[in-house]
Amino acid sequence: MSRYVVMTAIPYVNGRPHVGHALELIETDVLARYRRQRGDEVRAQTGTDDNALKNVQSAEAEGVPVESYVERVAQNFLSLGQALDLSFDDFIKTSSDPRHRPGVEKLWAACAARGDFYRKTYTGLYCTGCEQFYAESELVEGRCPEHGTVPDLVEEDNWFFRLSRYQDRLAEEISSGRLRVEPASRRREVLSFIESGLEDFSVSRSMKRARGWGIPVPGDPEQVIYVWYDALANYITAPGYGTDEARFAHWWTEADERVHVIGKGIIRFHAVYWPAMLMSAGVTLPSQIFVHEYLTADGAKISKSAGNAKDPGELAERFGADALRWWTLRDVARAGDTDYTDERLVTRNNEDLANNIGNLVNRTVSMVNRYRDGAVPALAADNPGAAELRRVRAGAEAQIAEAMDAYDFRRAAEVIVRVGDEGNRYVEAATPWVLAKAERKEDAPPAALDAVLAELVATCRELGRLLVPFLPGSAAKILRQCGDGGGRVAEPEPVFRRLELDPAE
RNA sequence: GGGACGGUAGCUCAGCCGGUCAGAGCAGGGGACUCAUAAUCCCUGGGUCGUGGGUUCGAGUCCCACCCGUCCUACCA
Repeated sequence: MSRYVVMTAIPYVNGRPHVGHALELIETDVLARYRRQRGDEVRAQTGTDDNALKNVQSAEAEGVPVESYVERVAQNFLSLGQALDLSFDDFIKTSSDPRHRPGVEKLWAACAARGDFYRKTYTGLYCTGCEQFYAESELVEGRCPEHGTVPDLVEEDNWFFRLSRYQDRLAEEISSGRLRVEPASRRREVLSFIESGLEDFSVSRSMKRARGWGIPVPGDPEQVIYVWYDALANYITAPGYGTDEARFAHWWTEADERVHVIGKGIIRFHAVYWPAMLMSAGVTLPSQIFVHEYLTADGAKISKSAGNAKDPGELAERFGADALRWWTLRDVARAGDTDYTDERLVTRNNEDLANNIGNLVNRTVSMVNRYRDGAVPALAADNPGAAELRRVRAGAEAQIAEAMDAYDFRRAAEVIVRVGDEGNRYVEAATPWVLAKAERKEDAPPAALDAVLAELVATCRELGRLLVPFLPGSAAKILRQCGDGGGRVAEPEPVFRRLELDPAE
């Protein structure tokens, strides 16, 4: 058994969540549930990044205090926990969680003690939306490539972090695999960025420009800690850095794996700045960073203005949490962005869940009820007709383990569908209804049908077990209906409903 | 400008270190069955594996160039 910690990035809460957020939450949740099922000691964490300047502006625009604005919008993210059937152990809000500020201050003090901070005047083009400086050349027609807004020309005296000191050590950590960046193409991308030369970066903003929102720099009330420095710290402040050292040791320093799940847009912060900050402060580094791609929706980049920012809460309500979970796991490619459409979700749900797995469970449970009054026969020691089914069933767990280790959720999900396929094929080949008729009309012995039914129940139970991390709600239903390993099945009831799109769409 | 990753059947995609690698699923066509959520099973694919070269006995699978897409990175007029 090992100790496993997995974390999402914390989204800044301005605006509503979209399917892209759901993707990251679901992937992380599946990793956590998977490890728990295997018996590991697991801690899964998410939260919200509240201290961005953007929140101040939005709050001002609405004429409400920042605190209450942030509390309100954060609810949209918090509520996804239930809507998507997530199993996070912790949710940290950087503005109001009492654990956060002391930890950030401690981290700051540790970097300062190392001599990694210095003051410098900086002039640059700053995009408030990104909370990031851009070089002239990075802009698209003078506008932020992410937000399409004109960045502000900013000149101020800030604290800088000596990132340049850590260039070699960072390259070593990543190329050696001690800090594993996945997929490999992302690791190469990070390494080439590091090798191109790292420059110190600014880790504070003037109190004035931050409108007083954020965490003041210890010993310098004129400056506020840069929101990225602040936000990244959540990964250690939540487990107790700066507030509960015993807990922190347990859930960070002494954990066997510390895994970040992030989107491709913030690799630099997580694979370069963050490990460097930790090295500076003398804190253990994360062990893995899994980078996912982005989702588009209806063929376009997700944005509020395009009107395609699908609300995952609404999707889950409309199609079911497990249908949405299944889509993000089964249909999202590892390389390249994937387009979300309702149609794709519905197709996946109907093909894999309703028609394949759901129907197999349904026909199995129905037959056990019809032919054996719900009593599950004993599994035959020898069943030549089920050789292939047994082979596929027995191999699934290892194949899934391999896929999960590579963060290949799609392949893992496919393995489960293959088990369902083989189960359905077995039903056709074994024709239990013919065996039942033979018992009735020809007084045939029950052993043949017993063996088939037992094989099918075993398959459905295995499907339920394999699905636990992916579709927790539905997996529980399958297991319950199949008798939970006991001697009887329940009444048949469709586990997955067939979905339809409104004709209007 | 440099680099990464994609470009494989109508659609979504598998194809590791070169030799059943020309595939799966969906869609389409035909058939079977009835236990089941009009579900399932079987049969059915005349695709220049982005383009052009090269290496090799043999290349989606390696090399070079180019085109298209996406993404990193870069203060050259």
